[in-house]
Amino acid sequence: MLVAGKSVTGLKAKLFRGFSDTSRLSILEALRDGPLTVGQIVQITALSQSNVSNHLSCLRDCGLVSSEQQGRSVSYRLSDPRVGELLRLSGELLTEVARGVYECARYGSERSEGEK
Amino acid sequence: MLVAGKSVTGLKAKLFRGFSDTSRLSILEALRDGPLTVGQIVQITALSQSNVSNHLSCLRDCGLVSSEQQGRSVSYRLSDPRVGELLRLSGELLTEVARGVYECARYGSERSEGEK
DNA sequence: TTATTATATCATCCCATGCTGATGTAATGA
DNA sequence: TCATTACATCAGCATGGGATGATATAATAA
Repeated sequence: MLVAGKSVTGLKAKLFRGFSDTSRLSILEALRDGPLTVGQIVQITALSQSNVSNHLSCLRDCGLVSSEQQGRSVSYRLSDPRVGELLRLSGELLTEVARGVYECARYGSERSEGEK
Repeated sequence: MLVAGKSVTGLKAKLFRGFSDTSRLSILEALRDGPLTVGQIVQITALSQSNVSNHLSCLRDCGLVSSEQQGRSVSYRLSDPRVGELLRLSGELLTEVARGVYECARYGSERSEGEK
């Protein structure tokens, strides 16, 4: 099945790719508790400013978060409650398959510095 | 928070990475309707045999699918109903944010040949 | 206006990982 | 046993995309 020349499967894979990076996931998890400015996200995740900003623009473009200017700052929030739902559900699943994921060698090292 | 030296966020990112590739996602979607042999998956997805086999071993190692020998064939199935839940929920979310995902330039081209 | 704060963008590097083709191995049939 | 079918594994290649540092832009303060 195609949508505007892109397969639905391809779009869904893209959607999941938003969640599949440690840095982006840290950002999304941080936003579960409510909106945050870029500066707050930088503090919480301990990622560099440009890195956070790049990931945020990615997440915004993909529709997972939305942004709003507030004074000099820009506030980000999850764009849909189902984003939080996916995070929660994956957390549940993780408790079942954690050992497998841990032992899975195909996907290797952590490149993020957010949570060592 | 760490588990055996790995961050929970890192494990969760790994889990999502299982869903974040077009080929693996095609395989998982195919398995939603019930168990399939490797050969059947090759037919349905139109991926190469070695490619399917590699992705399946990845998905099995990560705990997303389980396998069972049946004669000369090996039957694969989703290991947990929540895997299907994640697929369903992401499908819902996709209908909301499809345009954004489509326009998101950061994640580019389709490399998979499974569904052109 | 000029300075400062807050965020965005861009070029560049480089490594993880997906794909292919060849080969290995297990299960059944002749 | 030998052949065939079904699947797994491995080496090698190519590239998507994540990190960094420098620079640009927007918003407020002085």
